[in-house]
Amino acid sequence: MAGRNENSKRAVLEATSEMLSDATVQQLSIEAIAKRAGVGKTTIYRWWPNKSAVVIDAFMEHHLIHTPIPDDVPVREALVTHVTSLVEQYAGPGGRLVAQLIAESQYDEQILTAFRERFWNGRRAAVLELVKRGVREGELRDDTDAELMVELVYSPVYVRLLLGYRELDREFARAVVDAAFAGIAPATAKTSPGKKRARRITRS
Amino acid sequence: MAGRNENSKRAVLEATSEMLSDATVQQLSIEAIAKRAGVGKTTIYRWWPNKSAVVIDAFMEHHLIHTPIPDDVPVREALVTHVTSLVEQYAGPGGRLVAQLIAESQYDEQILTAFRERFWNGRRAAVLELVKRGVREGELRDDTDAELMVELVYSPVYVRLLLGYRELDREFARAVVDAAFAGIAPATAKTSPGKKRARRITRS
Amino acid sequence: MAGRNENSKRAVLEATSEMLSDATVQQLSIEAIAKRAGVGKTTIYRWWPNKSAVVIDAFMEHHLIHTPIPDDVPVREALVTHVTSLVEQYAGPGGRLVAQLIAESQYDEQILTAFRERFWNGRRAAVLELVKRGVREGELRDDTDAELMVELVYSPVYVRLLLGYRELDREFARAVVDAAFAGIAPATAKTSPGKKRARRITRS
Amino acid sequence: MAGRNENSKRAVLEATSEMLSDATVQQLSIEAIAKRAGVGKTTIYRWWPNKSAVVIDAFMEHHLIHTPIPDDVPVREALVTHVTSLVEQYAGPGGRLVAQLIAESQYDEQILTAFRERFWNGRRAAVLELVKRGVREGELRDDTDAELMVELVYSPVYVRLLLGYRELDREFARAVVDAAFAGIAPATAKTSPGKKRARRITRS
DNA sequence: CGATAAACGAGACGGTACGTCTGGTCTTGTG
DNA sequence: CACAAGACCAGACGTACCGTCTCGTTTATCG
Repeated sequence: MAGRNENSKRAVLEATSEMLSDATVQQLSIEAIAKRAGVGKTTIYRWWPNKSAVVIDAFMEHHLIHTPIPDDVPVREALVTHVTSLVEQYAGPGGRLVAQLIAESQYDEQILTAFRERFWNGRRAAVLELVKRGVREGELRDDTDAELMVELVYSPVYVRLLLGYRELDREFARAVVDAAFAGIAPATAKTSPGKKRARRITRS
Repeated sequence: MAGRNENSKRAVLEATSEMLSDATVQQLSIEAIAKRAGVGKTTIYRWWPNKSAVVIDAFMEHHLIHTPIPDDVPVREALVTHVTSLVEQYAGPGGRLVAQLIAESQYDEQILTAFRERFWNGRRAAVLELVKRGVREGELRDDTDAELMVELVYSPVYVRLLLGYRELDREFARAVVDAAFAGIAPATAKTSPGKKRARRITRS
Repeated sequence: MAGRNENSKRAVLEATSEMLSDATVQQLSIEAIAKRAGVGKTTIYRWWPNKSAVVIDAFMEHHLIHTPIPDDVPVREALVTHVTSLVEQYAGPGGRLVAQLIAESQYDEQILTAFRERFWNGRRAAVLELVKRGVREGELRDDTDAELMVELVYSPVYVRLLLGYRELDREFARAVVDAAFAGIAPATAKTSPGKKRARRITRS
Repeated sequence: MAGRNENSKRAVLEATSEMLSDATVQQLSIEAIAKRAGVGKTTIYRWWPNKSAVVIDAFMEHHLIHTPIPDDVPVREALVTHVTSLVEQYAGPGGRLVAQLIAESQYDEQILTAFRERFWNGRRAAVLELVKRGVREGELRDDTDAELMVELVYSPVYVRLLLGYRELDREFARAVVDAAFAGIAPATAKTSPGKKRARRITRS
């Protein structure tokens, strides 16, 4: 039995990676990747179901985004650090690629799944951990909805990435984290919201 | 331009609209639209720069999403109503289409612009107005960052739409609005956050 | 309606014709023809069902074989002249091509039909005419089976062409015609063959 | 040493033989043969240079055509018997295969050689023998061109096989042999043809 | 009788070409 | 005389096989 040739795999991912710096995912073609990698098209189709799968793998190998979460500072600051570095990386070429992967996901359930598993879930887990610490150390309310927290913190980043609505910068990162921690109702409000808020924000 | 072409235009948009109920934007082809509309390909290219532009127009004509914002209830409730109806519409077939338009936007600046102008800005303006009212009526702090508010409220909706991370439902709509209004730090906190929060959340 | 572009057609046939001088029909590819002709593959597939059809057309336009049949000499001599010139042309590059067309015919009924109609039937008709004259002028027996005559005269030529069994030359052309006219039984034979022959050779 | 595995060889030929009843030589692929035979492609390439070689071997083993030539009847009748049985076999599925082998021969000199050696030469030798007997026993003229005889008798059969010009049947077999023995000039002719014929028909 | 080297099955590899599809442009005949 | 109809060039799609090339795994002498 033959077994997979690691050289081919590497060549494909490398070629893809290189080409992605000049072209969009849509512009890439399996044919061009194969030619650039010096590999038969069949070899690509043998190991990947489609173009986006190749792109995801290439991205994971060469463009991996590292977003450290310090654990020796208050949770809020740790989050700011984390989101800031995420934002900074998404502001570069890697961001365009991630946006395109999300685009491809709209047409292929498998890409969507892969994207969620390889990008979203990793970060989500880190934030969940962080929230747990925050609760433990009293920095967050006991009934904090951690999952919602994940979405509150990341969603604006992804929307800016996708819609280019406004700049992806550190200011923005801090504002988002602050908002997630604070809310914007008048600090003096003594009305029901105070209580309701706690209830509402908790998700089953 | 001859009167004749209004018919063609309408036929194209109608054909596109019909076909979109069975197919993704990617699956549509100018060729197929032309055939179904009984129109020459040239005619389409004369009036629209590309497929996505046709789709946007078709969507605006036939699938328009209405998300009322009541003005006789507290801002927070008005927002909940608004986001809830948005979420409900995005949970249906219209949502899939919007997601695909965002996807197409990643590959064409013009689509992105069109999308922002026709979808995002409309809602954004409504929310800005609402925030203004909230400030005026004392329901929101004077220094509320209205633009940030827009993002805080909509982003999680779009991210769930695109990543299908969790269900798009009314629970979620309310939770998101509540979060935007509240924040999740301990209610009893007397620390700096109180003041810092105000400063931080304000954007220059 | 658009209507066929004569330039494209000509370019395809010319390219095919040129390439056929260096390559076998099997070695030709639609892709290569399209490239050489500066034409889209689609255009070829639009007008011809397959490679062999293109080759037949190209051959008819550029390599056509002319085999005159004089009508002012005895039928036998006219036939010798005709077969000789056929043989001489088949001995050249045109012969290889005809052989390959017969080969292709084994895999495609349409090619076979086209081949018979465009090559075989033309010659056959000429020989039938000739036989008619021969009978009229008393050079051939009244009951001559003209169709059989066609086969007797051409078959050995085609078999030598295909099997390369022996040289295709003028000697051979004359021998074949003579044989068709003569037979090889002893001239002195007084046996039944004389009569039977007449009956047998006539086909219903 | 491992030694050649006769099982593999047999399996390949058997698989080929079976597949040939449903498919043309062109449609067969080494890959399919290997799979059907439960054999590695390498094994096939080790023992045969190409597809046609496998087909020839398979044909020789399973579809061999037997065409008896009786030696106790006049040569003419013996020939009729022989050609009749040849014609009858070629009218069946074996004929299609032989035609395809001739087709393949146009693209590969080795196939042509193999075909001539294994099919043509055998029959040719038998006919040569027969002609020798005919001359010895006075049934044929001394100067009979035996090689030409071979071609005269077989060519029409092969041409009908390849071009499907008309039916391959016993009528035809007899007509061809008669023609070879007789010629078609008027029986009463006392002119030169009688002598010329003899001269002409003799080949150096 | 156990080592050893061939031939073996499996199947991955770099390639070529297939026939189809769509994109975006150009051409033509018709209503 | 505008426009539907559709032909045009271009080139990617995903598939089928090509002939070569490892891979372990039989096997079947021969040392």
